[in-house]
Amino acid sequence: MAQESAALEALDLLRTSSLARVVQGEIERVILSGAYAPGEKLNEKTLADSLGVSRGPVREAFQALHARGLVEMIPNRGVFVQRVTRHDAVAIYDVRAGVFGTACRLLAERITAAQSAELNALLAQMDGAGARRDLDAYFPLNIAFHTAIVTGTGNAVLADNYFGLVSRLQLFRVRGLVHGGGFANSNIEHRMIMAALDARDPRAAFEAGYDHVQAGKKRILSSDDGGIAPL
Amino acid sequence: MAQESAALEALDLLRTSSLARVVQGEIERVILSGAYAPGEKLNEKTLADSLGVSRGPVREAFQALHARGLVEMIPNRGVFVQRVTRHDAVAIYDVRAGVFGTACRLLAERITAAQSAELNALLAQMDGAGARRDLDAYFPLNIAFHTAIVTGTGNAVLADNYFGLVSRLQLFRVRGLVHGGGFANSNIEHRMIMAALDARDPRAAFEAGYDHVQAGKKRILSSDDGGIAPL
DNA sequence: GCTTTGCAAATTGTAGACAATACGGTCCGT
DNA sequence: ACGGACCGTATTGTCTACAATTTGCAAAGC
Repeated sequence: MAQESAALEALDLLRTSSLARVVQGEIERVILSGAYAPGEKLNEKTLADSLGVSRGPVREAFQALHARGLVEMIPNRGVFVQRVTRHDAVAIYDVRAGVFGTACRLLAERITAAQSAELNALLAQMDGAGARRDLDAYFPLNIAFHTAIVTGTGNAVLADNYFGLVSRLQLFRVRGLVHGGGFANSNIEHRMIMAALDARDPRAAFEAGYDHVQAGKKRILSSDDGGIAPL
Repeated sequence: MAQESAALEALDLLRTSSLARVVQGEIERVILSGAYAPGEKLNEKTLADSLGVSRGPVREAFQALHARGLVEMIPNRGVFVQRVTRHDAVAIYDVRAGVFGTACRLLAERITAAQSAELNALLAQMDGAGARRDLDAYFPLNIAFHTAIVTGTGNAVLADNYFGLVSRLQLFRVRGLVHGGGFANSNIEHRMIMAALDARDPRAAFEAGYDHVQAGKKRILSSDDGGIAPL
């Protein structure tokens, strides 16, 4: 399978190519990188020129980005990076909590030994990073843990849904880092999820996953003007 | 509020106008009406001509529809009405269950007396329609009940998410009607949701909403080759 | 007889041009 | 001096034209 991945990836790249799609990915990347301020206008011609393409593909990309909730479109005015207010962020977090909880629930019903081992390994690494107060190591592990759960369900619809919500939350990026305090609590919650998964207890898994995201929401919102990472 | 609705609607129409948006709505309507077979190809020029516009707006509409999961796009080949297999339908239903359950949970935390009264009125009407075996009366009431719950949360992100999933499920439209048997059970489940909402019990509300959709999934999938309505 | 190869028609992808709308500054009137 | 109308510019919305790719069919080869 690992051998195929390179060829499959190349095939996939060709299969999904078409300038508009590439342009969409690029614009999305730039937006999520935070290069544009929330509410900032995206000029069609400027973007098209900077990407070396014409306005057509850019406009098509805009439509897709709008459907994904990353930009706002106002007729005859243009498109703007979506503003995600505190209120919006709460709404997105609530949905994300439900979707992630559902992922935990579904995974609890079908988790394999290999998946359990993978998740437990991530937990151990996070414990290590947490003990060292190594934020830079913790973040990717945290994301990997969530990703492994969501993709582990084998439900592509759920995964797309979840990642879309996460993307939108990245627009609620604000000055100020998450307080180190959330660290320990976050991993305690991870272990609660893990326990429910290993126990194959769907209801407990949902509750643990739901509560974990809700706790993350509170951690972000409780910091003065929002935080940067959804622990 | 009812007085404003006309004016707001007109404003909204102007605000969201722009040919591409109208075209998108029209194509979406046609697709969901079942005029095209699953997997059928949508020809750009044909559609553009039939709508009296050029290919540009049609292509933009395609991108938006693709992001919503209603069509499949293959580079240099064209766009096709999304095929929703039995397997896909299961995946969508599982996510919908989680989202709807979350809506119930959120609503349980903040339901007002007026909302409760509205939902109870719908339940009573559904009882009546069920007793009369009046499917044509039951369906819209059933949809209204679900819609009232989802929009009642006041969470627009959740509502969009939910309706998007419902739209995609409409592509899993197949020959064969739902057996009348599901009728009574469906409304029993509705009353379980209602009880949890009125009790302001978030966890019970989630379970009731989640189980209701899962039961609907089973009702559809258990019929020979799928059904038509998510009771 | 079946597969394969090459050409022609159709369709998609992209670019460029034109029309319509919105924005910014200036001029005029009060 | 301040507010409002007018006009030039910039930007968006749409259409048309051209290039690239695919598809269907026919003819040649095995």
